[in-house]
Amino acid sequence: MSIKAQKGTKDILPEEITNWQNIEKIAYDVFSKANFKEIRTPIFEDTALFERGVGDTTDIVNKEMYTFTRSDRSITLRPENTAGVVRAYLEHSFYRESPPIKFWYKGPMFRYERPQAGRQRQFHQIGVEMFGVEDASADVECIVLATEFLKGLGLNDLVVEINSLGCSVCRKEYKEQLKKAIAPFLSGLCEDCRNRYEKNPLRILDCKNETCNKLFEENHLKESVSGIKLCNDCATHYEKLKSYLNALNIKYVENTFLVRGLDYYTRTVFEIKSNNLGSQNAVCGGGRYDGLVETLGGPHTPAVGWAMGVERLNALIPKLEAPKIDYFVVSDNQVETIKLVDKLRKNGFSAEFDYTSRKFAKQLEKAAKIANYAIILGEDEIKNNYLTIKNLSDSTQKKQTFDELIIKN
RNA sequence: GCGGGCAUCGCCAAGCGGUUAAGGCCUCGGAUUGUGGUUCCGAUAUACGUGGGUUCGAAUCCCACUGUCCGCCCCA
Repeated sequence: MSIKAQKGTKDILPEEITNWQNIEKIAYDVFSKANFKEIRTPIFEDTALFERGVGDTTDIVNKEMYTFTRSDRSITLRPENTAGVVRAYLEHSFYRESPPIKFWYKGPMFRYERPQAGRQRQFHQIGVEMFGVEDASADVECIVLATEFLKGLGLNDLVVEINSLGCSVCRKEYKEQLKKAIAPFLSGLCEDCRNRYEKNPLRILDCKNETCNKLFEENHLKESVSGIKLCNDCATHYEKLKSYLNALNIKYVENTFLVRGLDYYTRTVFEIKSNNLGSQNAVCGGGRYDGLVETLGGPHTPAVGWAMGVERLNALIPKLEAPKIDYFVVSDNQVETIKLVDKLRKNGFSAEFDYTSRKFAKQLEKAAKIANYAIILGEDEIKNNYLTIKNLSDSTQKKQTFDELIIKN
């Protein structure tokens, strides 16, 4: 074997597929109840979609995209799916329909990064996007969807963190105040933070550098930042969000340091974290992006959404056993065997047999591993037209005709 | 882009300069010629990541490369 899976990519093998199917089924169930519809968009898009949509100051666009050229077109493997869903929303004129428009999606995403725990170059996300609702009830709907989904997966002890970044109107103000608050000790911050100071000061709040964090604490940055005022509309929106969350008994932590890395977020941002994932601990990230639809050429349309990393979710979920098949036919008569297996399958059962007619002991051994019942079809059974059904978990046996078998089950 | 760990059969894994390179699991066969999950035998004729170097001799030491894992960064 000389050709191997590419760095940062993984085969999802049959032994682990049960977990994936389970996650996808629960997603479908939870999202359907809230009337979210699944949408599937292409895996590659015009590079410009991500440059304009995700933002050309982001790391994702600057250094992590798989971009190539075909027939003079610059194509990029999607690094996330919000931009693609917005593109589809516009392309199919969903803005002409009565809001809200609610989508969910699942699928692979691609980012050129150094792989490590919880980070691959091809990874999978499940996400939701909701268009057309300005009220914080939409934000809460999305957050509830996330917590319900996680609950469905048996994950109850995750922490929801929220923050508001303000709208485009008050964001400038916010940035200026933030810069003022940071200015006195700017020289003590790390190189990245000093670069961010002009380009994107919001991200300084998100810095994980120890010395930076110490400086933040010593200078009480957290207090001074949380004192920065959002404009009236944004403040009201944020208060509403919190009151809705309280009304639904959703526990959350306000984190004024929470800033998402993508440029399109406005007002609400949130993250759901786990303590059991190493350093890539965010399981879910999302927020409101009221300006994105317009940025991509559509009418002003408020929107909210989030995405979860399926591999990260899966790392928190115990491994599920693949379900066993119903019947394994044990016989030394291949013609009768394939006829019986065919009949079983046509009646809705899963059935398998031994393709080599080995001795019964070996066939049974195989049967016990993969099936709930063995059907023994030997000379006597064939001559007298009955089947011996063996329950492989308790070793009980009984004789039945085929008709009795399919009726009883 | 920057750091650190690790690379022995399909999987796990001993070995630490001289071995026919242990063992376990899985798979296959037999004990048990129509009955498994326990036990006991046996088999599996291309395993020391790749390329250099040191040495009489290297899976074992050195260098480079590649891969992988972990951390920084970023993000889901």
